[in-house]
Amino acid sequence: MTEKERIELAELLFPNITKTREDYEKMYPERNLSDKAMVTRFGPSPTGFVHMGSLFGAFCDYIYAKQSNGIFYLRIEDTDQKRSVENGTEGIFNDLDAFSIMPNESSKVGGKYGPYIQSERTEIYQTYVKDLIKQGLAYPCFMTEEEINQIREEQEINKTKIGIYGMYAVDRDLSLEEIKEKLANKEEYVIRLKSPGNANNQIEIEDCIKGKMKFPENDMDIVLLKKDGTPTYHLAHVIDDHLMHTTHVIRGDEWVSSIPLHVQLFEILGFTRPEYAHTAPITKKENGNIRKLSKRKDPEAKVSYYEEVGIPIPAVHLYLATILNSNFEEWYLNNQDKSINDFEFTFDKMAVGGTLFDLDKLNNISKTYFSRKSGEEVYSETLSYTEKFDKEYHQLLVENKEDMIKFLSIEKDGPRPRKDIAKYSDVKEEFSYAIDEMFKKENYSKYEGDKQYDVSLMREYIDNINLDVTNEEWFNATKEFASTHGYAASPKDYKKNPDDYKGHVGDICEALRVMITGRTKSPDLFSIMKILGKTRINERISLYENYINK
RNA sequence: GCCAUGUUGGUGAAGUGGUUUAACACGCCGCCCUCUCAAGGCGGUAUACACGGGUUCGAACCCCGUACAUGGUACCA
Repeated sequence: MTEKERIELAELLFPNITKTREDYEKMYPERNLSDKAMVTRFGPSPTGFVHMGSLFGAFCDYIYAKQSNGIFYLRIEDTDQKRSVENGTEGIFNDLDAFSIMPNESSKVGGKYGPYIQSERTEIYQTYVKDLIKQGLAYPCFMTEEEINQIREEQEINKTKIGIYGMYAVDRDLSLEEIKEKLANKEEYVIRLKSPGNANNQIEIEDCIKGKMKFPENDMDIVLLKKDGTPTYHLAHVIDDHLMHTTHVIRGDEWVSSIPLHVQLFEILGFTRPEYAHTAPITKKENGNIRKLSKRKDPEAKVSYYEEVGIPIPAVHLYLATILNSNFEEWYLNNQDKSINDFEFTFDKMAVGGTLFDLDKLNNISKTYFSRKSGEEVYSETLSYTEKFDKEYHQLLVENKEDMIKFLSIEKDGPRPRKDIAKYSDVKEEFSYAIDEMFKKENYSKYEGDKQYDVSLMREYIDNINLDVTNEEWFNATKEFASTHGYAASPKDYKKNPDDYKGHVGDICEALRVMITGRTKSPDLFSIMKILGKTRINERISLYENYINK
């Protein structure tokens, strides 16, 4: 085709496109940022919520832009209407909000490089494609699905690469007349790239995370514009990231095989290419097989899962940071007073291979998170959890605020705070003895031992013990009580001569613990006793008496 | 099939040619710590660098093959 014919074809195909590339280049000038500032973007499809893996990517985008005083923007990639879900973007904003991942620019907060929704940018894509047609770098392709399938079968038999390229790209060299005829027949078409590449040539690119990678040059005539005039991801990526001046494209690993194509598109469009950073997938092991964490199969892929189960979002955030940079975890352990934002993340500390999603580790991180919170904080956070997910318990928490905070504050001060809560929902279970109303109902149902404790001995003990003393004084008094009643003052003495004693001081404590908490394990016993006071302790001893006499 | 990337103990990982008899964290087990747990301390988790060649005085680290895994091979992103 001559240049004149190509221009004619371009006008024929896109009569409504009147702007030129130059117009758009002017509309989206360079960003005025410092040299090292990174411009990153998160491009989710509006499918309702953000998958953990995508969230991980968004977190990356956000953190690197923030660290370099750059820009992080959100672009809704809704070029495939079939995938879109009604109100799908709302879910994305919500999930991002929960993790305090705030875009500097988006369809919500605006920005100079919009629209930030791809379906509103169709004209832009078509303008560039029109230009490509004029240059002979793109062409309409009228192949039907059946024809393409046939080619694939042939390629499978011949064990060659599958796709539309070289000799298989039959519509590549259609004459203007032929095209006009097909258009007149109302044949449907897509616009394909007329790839100038040769698969025998190698290209080498440097990925920020994966390092040097080698590929054969792209020679596929991939689809640029679909039948409905909408762009494919490839085209949209190249044009948007150019116009919006993205400096670092951080995206999932599933895109690495498209690198040669993208590199080629940047080249033929005359754009400078952003840096690429391909993140390793978050995976899950199932029946011995490793696969990507799946939206459909794995509940833990959804942000809402953590909210429902009661794992604090900041703990999940911390977990994401530990898989983001391998040295974050150690740093955080040694800098307890710092937050994620104080850590300098780098690409070279990012995993190259897949990362198995480890709920055990998340649990541990969550425990650490709770241990660093004060009783008041744990109380109020738990309150907002129960408000949504456990109304009944919520009411009890509200009514017993003062006590609850006291119980939640036990063994919180000092260098080694308790780590017994991993989820908000654990509070109900772990502190079942904290609220009288609950204790009366449940009381000893959870106690599984078959021992019966001496009620009158405990009554005598409570009568004689002073709760208004220090922990040490209390324990000394308890030891004294033990020895005057035939119990060893220390477990060691008892172990030496077990026949001389009825038991040891630990047995006294155990009896008391079971009677007042309904369990054999609890935080510091004396602290609990102090909060309850003698009256309530005696009530519970009576409760226990009734229980064993039943 | 083709293309690409990856493979360090139960798990996540450090490590980019000699200081590695391979860090650290999680899990599990044991011991210790003035009452139980949790936490903490100490120790353990028998042969952890996929396999086979090569380069080198020397390789987990470089090269080549094999196996396995993952991703792509769509008018999905």
